[in-house]
Amino acid sequence: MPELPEVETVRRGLEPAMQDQLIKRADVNRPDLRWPFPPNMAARLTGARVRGLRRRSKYILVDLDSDETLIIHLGMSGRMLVSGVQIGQFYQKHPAPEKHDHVVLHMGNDARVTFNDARRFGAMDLVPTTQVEAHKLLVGLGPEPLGNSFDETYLATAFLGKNSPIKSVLLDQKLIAGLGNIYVCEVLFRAKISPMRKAGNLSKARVGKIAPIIREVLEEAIMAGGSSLKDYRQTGGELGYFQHSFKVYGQEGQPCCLASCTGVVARVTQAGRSSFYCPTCQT
DNA sequence: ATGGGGGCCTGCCGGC
DNA sequence: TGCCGGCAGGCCCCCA
Repeated sequence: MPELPEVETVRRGLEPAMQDQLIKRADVNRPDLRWPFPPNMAARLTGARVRGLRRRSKYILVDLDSDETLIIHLGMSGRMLVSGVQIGQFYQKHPAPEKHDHVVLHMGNDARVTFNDARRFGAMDLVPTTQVEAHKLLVGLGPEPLGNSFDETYLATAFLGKNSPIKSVLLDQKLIAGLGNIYVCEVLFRAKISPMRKAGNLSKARVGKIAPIIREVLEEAIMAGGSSLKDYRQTGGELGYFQHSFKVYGQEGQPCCLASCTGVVARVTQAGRSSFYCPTCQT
């Protein structure tokens, strides 16, 4: 599911329920998601207070006053639902338990945080806070596209000598952390670059356009609360609405949205994933 | 070393 | 109505 904007939206939604709050109880309803949960996860969470919520790439990091950090990944279908806490003028009552509610955190403010994940591609782990960056899942990640160490120069270097399609390169979390299939398609449309173009063959001028477009798309999507397709919800159950801004993703057969272009959005498969693009204006 | 494909799961949708 | 194939926002791991 969730790419960087969706994960950031979830992180922000968790703050009113979790920031500075005690975890009164943790219900862990199965032994694993994609991998086994860490030993005694429920007991190690119980009684800990949340120092803060961070995000790294598509991971949510919950720092606890036990000096451990809960690492959460939503996989494809993971949702985190917050209930029982006043957020502005909204109040979401505790819902009835649902299928695939795998972990439920009961907070000191009587908020409840429910992790629901039908496909179980999600993951949770609990490690010393000082070890988070060294965690196997995080250690190889590239720079944050919205952070200071990501810019045109970085991308130009990363693309150097790359013989693979730019679509695959932008999806490579070791080079840039947080982009997924949807946002790569949208970025390449705005940059007017074909997803099949070899990254190393792009002119300097074309590469230079990409980094600002990546930031622009991600920032717009975060402002919109992410994109909701099948599974993704914000923490209050609301839909994000950036999906209404998709220019190519899921638009196969539709005319290109540019008034100056007569193309039709196509779909091709690259590395097992769908790429949507306009063959006329993306070259 | 790097890139591609398989696999992990469940749910949903379209076609027959 | 029911069954089946195909597809899905991610990412690890194995193989060439």
